Amino acid sequence: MGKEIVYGFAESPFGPIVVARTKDGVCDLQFLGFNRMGVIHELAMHWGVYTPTTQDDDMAKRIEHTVFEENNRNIDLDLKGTEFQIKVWKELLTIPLGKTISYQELAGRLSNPNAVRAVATAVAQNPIAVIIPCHRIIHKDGTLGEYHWGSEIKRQLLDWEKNKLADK
DNA sequence: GAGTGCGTATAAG
DNA sequence: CTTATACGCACTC
Repeated sequence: MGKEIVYGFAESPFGPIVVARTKDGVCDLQFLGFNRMGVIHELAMHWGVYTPTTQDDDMAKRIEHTVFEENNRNIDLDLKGTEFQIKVWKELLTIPLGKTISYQELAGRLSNPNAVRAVATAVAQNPIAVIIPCHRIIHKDGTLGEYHWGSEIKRQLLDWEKNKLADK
């Protein structure tokens, strides 16, 4: 029996999202494509088929507001993955707003400069968009590279963060 | 053990 | 610009 999961839908400045959390923190934040229920299904699979899930859109809206309106990313998280994945995701949390680094640089910070593709794969599996800023990892030559939820959203997120910096 | 992937470098069309 | 080859390593099947 897995932990109880509460999920909900909300509207972000970049389109609809799903947010999920356990008692320990946010465990999922994804931009939604066509398949809302597919995302929920994968969520349940990842956390255990016997995981009870309940829907709470108000919870999702509160978190959406904290992240996208208040620009506060200091939120408790509940990560589930391999040691390597969690190591990568936590390293992403140390990249400040408005900064980008290359996949290679990230691999180097994890003392694994040759594991570029492995790192990129782990980045690609980030379950918590925006809060864990996987969008700040770009190609070494400056091009943006791929993004799980579409390279267009990646570009918009980076623009948005750049403007946040310029604001203050 | 074989196949895969949000990369990177180089060579070639 | 695009394809092709090679390198490297965590992960999946």
